[in-house]
Amino acid sequence: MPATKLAREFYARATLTVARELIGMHLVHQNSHGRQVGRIVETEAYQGPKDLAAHSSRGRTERTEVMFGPGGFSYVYLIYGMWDCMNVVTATVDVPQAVLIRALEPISGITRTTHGPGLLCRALGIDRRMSGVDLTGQVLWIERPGDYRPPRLARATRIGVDYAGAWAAKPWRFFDQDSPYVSTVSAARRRQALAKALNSAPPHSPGPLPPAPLP
DNA sequence: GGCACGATTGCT
DNA sequence: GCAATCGTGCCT
Repeated sequence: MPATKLAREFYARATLTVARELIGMHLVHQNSHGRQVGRIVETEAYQGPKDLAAHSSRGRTERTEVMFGPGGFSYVYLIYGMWDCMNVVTATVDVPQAVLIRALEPISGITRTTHGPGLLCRALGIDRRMSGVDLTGQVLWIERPGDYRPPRLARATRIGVDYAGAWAAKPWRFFDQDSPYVSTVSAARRRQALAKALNSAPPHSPGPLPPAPLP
């Protein structure tokens, strides 16, 4: 079964549904350097404007404008002056909601770590110049892989939103509970899981290098 | 024009 | 535990 690029209709739905169903899909960046592909293993839903953790809760600005448009576009912003983070806009016009892509499992063309929202953007060369890109186009998109299997899902509270009062308690983070690439998994556990996945030697002897070297 | 702060990461 | 580092939003 061939991979299928997700269409506008996929994104134009309830944000929690999109956040959940994105787990296991492949994020693809196509440019002059070739094609980079990662499997989405962790997401967070941001349900503005009521959700005080969502950027769109503080009104419509030049930066957040794309979230007020139709679903299926990218929203990329800079955090802490250093890191770009990529979201997919969900729902419909005037419903400013989005899903943050928090972690990827490297599939192909990826040479840096992807177990965090800033890291995955660095690894795939995504920055805020790519905010507003149509995800049904030819540069940046998400597809259902030919070998897609529904992952075992877990959910938890979102990371880094303690300031958002009651909204911080919402279990709006979704992740593949079997993936060692989820952002909150420790580096040690990630290495351990990788070694096991690669069917390699016991913990204290050197095994083959993982596809994406870890720090 | 100034200023406080953050949907993070990496090193101690 | 905490520094790095700067755009954004909001104030004057």
